[in-house]
Amino acid sequence: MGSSGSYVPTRPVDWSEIRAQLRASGLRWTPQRRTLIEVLSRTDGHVTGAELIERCRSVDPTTIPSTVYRTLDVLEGLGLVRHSHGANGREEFHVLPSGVHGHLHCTGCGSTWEIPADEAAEVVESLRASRRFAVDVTHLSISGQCAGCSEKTAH
Amino acid sequence: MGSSGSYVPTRPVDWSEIRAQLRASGLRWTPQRRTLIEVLSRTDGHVTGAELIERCRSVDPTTIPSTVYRTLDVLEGLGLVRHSHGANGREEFHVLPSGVHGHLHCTGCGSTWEIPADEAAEVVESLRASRRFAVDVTHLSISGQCAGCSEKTAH
DNA sequence: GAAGCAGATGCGAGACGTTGCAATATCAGG
DNA sequence: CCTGATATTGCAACGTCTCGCATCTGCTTC
Repeated sequence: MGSSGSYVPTRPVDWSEIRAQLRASGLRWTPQRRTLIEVLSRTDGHVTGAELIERCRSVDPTTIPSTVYRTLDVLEGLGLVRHSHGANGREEFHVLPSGVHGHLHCTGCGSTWEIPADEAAEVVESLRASRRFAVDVTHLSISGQCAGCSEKTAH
Repeated sequence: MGSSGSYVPTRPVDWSEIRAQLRASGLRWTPQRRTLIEVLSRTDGHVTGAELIERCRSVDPTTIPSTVYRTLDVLEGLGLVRHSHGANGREEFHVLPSGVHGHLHCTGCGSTWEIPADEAAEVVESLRASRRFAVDVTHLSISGQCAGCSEKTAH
């Protein structure tokens, strides 16, 4: 697994821009943050905190969990990642959200799908109308059964 | 805040019936389960696992966490309780659901509201139509800002 | 390039949950 | 009422995540 040395960043991330974003908020560019951002840049979809820590450790074995979680918080403040809680309550991070979206978790097969903002619009509108409640779609996490699983259950 | 509002002093719970339900599944009636059920019968609204443990301990100081969680699982299987995950990912249990409902969490003030099934119907229908996804309303937990908090934020 | 300020890190402790395993107690049967 | 089968418990270790605090270091200034 751990072939250290060369890997191909699949996503073009402008390091210096992130660094600039940090500075603009009076925040600092540290080796630990660089490590996490490098890991994130190679990550797609959803990752748990534990996975992120493990990946960081394979880049820098001295990685400390609390630092990762704190950096993740900072990065979330900059909009680089987003987190929500899976069906089991564990944190799930989502990298560089290309669009605002929520998640759907199937309790049957464990799969996860993204719900784009426009599809969630009905939900948002519904609650805004009835409760004047502003739904945070990025944290939206709905559990249930997907088409395949609910068919099996029905029988 | 306090939206978890209503506290029902006593709810008519038929102990012997629960015992019978357990036995019908080959499960056993133990002092520990009796303690937890007694606590639950005095509880209304949402409770965290930790709170439940604390309350059990005030009835029986020898209460062990893992036993409580395991019993809660069993009870959930019987439909006596239901759990979901709050905005922070912590478990929240609700007792003898008088009606199927989900939850709304305000990230601003921390309040929680219940969303009755009929109000959640739109959401459920929307996802059933677009994805053939069967939403589990009892696990539905939506975060965002309540009317009061979003007004403050708007400024 | 040295100094100082404030943000970050490292580390330990702690809260919440989960799991494996050996010992125990509930319940059915004789 | 005694006995056996097995559901449960107690315990301890572990995993995920948060927090406080002393120390350190990135960044700005002079």
